[in-house]
Amino acid sequence: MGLTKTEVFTEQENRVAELAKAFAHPARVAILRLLAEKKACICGDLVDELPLSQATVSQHLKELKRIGIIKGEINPPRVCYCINEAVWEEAQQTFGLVFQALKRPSCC
Amino acid sequence: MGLTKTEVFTEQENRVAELAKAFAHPARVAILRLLAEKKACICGDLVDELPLSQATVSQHLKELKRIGIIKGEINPPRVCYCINEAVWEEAQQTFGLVFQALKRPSCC
DNA sequence: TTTGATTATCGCAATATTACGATTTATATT
DNA sequence: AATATAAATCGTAATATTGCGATAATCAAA
Repeated sequence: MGLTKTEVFTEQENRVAELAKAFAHPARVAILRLLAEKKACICGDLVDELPLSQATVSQHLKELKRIGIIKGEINPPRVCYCINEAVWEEAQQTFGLVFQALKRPSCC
Repeated sequence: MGLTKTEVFTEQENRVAELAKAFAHPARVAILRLLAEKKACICGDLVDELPLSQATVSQHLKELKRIGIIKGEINPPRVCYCINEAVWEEAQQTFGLVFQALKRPSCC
């Protein structure tokens, strides 16, 4: 079906999945790292750094913005993108909790 | 196209993306949490806990196994699944490094 | 050897994602 | 007003993902 049944899962499960999606494509990992390391900020600079077309980069940026982990400041004709620190921290904390949940040793 | 151009990204970027994929669906988040908390281990128990069909759960388990974050011990007719601690730690460390990369403050 | 229990796989359908060329939008500059 | 620049969006194509019923596979037990 290709349609995730989000309504049958908890809000937390859905949010973890959404935050994970931000990192679930190598292009988005690259974009987030460039922004986190401040090697690029203007959208055009990102396009130069990435082996993808302008349209494709813009689409990944849109998805990251939808998730909330980045924000963009319009400064026409340019747009300056950067990490949304609050959501970055939310993700960091969320994954921290997920990983902490492991009770050792595993049974098999 | 729907075809990720993995060959143009670094191995690290691709691995981060793959590990993130393990958590990029609420059902897989739920499965991983159940296994991490040891609330379930036998596949059938997971099916009972999740609002999805046996076939769908089996498919998610297969994907998690492909990524390596879980392993299964066959004990016919049952299969006992559990977290692969080494990969769990790899993921924990990988995401830790990703999140550490943020240089503050953001420029916009 | 048949039955039962458990899990994997197949086949299918529907939606989602990825990618890019072409176009549009929005603004500054001339 | 016309032009140039940068980014978003549109349209399209192809592949991926999600989900499930049905079936197959696997082994224990009767």
